Amino acid sequence: MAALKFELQFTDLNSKARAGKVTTDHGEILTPIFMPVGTVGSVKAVSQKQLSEDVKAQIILGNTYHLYLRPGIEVLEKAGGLHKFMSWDKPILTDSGGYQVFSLSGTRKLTEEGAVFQSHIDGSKHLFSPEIVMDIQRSIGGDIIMAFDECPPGGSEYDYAKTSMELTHRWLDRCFRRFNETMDKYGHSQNLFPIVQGGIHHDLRKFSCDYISSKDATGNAIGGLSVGEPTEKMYEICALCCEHLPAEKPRYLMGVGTPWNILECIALGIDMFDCVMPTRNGRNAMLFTSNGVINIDNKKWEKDFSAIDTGIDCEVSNNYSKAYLRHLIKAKEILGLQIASIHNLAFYIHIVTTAREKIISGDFLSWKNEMASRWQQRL
RNA sequence: UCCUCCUUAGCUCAGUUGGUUAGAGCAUCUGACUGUUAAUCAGAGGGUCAUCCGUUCAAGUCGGAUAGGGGGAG
Repeated sequence: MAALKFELQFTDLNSKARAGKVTTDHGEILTPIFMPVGTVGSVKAVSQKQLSEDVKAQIILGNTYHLYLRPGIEVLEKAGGLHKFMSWDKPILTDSGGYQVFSLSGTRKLTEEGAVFQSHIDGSKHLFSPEIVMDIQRSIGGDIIMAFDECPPGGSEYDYAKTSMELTHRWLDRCFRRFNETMDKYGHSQNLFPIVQGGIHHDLRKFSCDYISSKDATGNAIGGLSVGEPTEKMYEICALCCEHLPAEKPRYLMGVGTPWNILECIALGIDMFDCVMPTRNGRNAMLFTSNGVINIDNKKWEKDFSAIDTGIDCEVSNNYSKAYLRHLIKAKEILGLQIASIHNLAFYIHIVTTAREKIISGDFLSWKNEMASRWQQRL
């Protein structure tokens, strides 16, 4: 049982991109990495076996808010933690529910103590405080757990972003205190990642980076991006954060993004990503492929019996045809959602693993530029 | 051969006692989706109301003929 370790293996000479290795008690993660989102203990439409064998996922996410409401902490503890509950023996990262407090803002009430919100399932009222969220994440048992933060909307004014950031910092202190007072529950080490906030304001972000860094956590996250601000702003803030966060710790950019967002942010020094886009958009008939974005719903694929994507190493993408997948999606067959989700996730993983190879071989930037021209429209 | 019913968007159908620019679902196409309350949501295009002739200020709605189709009787 050992705390998470990060080994910085290669640094690109022409950009800030890095290749590294994260070691957890559930195995290694080679970075840069994309982490499929499995909110309620399930990457929607994709089985654990498919995640391992087809998608080649190295780590997945769970969500504190959702798992706390259902199935509930009692079940998860009795199961021996989320890994055992869902039969996934690779690393898991749990998000704290901070984002849900933001996105479900219709029914929340923020105080110094925490956030009172209503369950979207039965309307019941609950309090999330930093201490409660740490306790819940201890019970879920993720290898990496996230601080409880407030995620303000993208265009937030300076004053609101500042107030919100300061609250997040005070909550962070409480998160670490509780985290350090409590023990791992299932025989493997858990690691608390703090989250940088500060909106799109440079001085706030810099301040937040310094504050977060002072916690000397095993890894650091950047939150509050891709929440409505212009994409160029996101890159700008991401670059600034990368400069001010320690180089010897993994950097996790939360919730980002499109394949192109990911390549750009890898170039800025990000190591870890998660996003709902490959699975959600896949279920909505949007496929990310080596040749660009396609809407598999379109009639033009009706008789296209070529493979979904031969440009990536995924049996599902290589074997099933566009015409077949279109048919399944049109017919609302569950298998269609599975294939689309698996393909999109495999594509995302392909992007980050290829990025890693190119960083190591020294042609990351030229490969990235080639991708840009290949995709034409930047995905 | 006769009787009867039907014909409105690509498909299946609504269209009040004749009265503004004839609607819906599906299909087609487009857009959205970034730490999942989303197999979701938003929008667009598409009709000589089978054809022709009448009645009427006004016809998808009423009358007649023709064509195609369903059912029945011989």
